[in-house]
Amino acid sequence: MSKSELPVIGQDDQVACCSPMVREPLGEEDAVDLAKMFKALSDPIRLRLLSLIASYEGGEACVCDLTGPFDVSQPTISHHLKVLREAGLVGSERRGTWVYYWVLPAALARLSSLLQAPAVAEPAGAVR
Amino acid sequence: MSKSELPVIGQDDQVACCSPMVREPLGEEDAVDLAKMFKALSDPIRLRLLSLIASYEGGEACVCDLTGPFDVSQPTISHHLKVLREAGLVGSERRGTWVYYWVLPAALARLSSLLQAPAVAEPAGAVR
DNA sequence: ACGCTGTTTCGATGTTTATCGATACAGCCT
DNA sequence: AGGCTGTATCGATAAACATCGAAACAGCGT
Repeated sequence: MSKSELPVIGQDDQVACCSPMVREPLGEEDAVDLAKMFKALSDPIRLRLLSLIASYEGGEACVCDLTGPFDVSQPTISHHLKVLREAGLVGSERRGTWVYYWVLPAALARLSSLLQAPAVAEPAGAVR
Repeated sequence: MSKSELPVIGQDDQVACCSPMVREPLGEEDAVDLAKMFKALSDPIRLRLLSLIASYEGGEACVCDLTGPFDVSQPTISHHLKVLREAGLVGSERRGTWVYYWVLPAALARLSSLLQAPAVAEPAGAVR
């Protein structure tokens, strides 16, 4: 199956695209788009998967590394990885026998900046 | 006695409590806890509610301000506000006839710092 | 006390989600 | 080719969720 045909949202690489949502009301479409990403993060297993992938050496992990730490079946892990991928939070690629996943930092950065609270002071030197 | 001044902690980078999840694997309980907050953010209406509340003058809004902009019934808005409150993302207080809601910045800051990605695009020769 | 307005709770309903076992697909061996 | 391992999809099921109208609750007027 071709992995390139999957609907992927939030791929834009404009990291600093989103000012904090606390500054001005979120548009309706933006909200729908962002909610999909947060929904992908709304499961403990998916959160741990994401964290585990990012923490792996090289920033990527194969599925075989990811099924062990959890008490759910392999199809369930595969399902969660698919959710993360379709939300645009991770990328994946088959390399021979194994399929590797890695985190897409721009997506995380987008959400992170969106959630930045009304600041006491200007965060000087936001990571770019 | 009014809680008009909210405690604002560690807005800019590196909040003491949570290092980015991409650094080290998330613990199981942390993941469960965080997933609840992200689940509260996983609905477009709740995202817009949160943004709307924070954007209001004084950083708070009464329910009567929040029902208009949406196409759902008032009980539904009330339900969503309850979800946000139980997730620890907003606070609320009845003042006479009206009930006011405000954002809890520390909660947003926690999520924001958690999602902070490592350097987005690595400069040439970065460790990889 | 009474009615009026703002807000929450309750019950019901249709949809989405997490999970599993079984099965299909993909690439490596011998 | 045939068998083996790793990964994804399928079909089913139970739990969780969003939404509504109706009803209950809370203050404020008169």
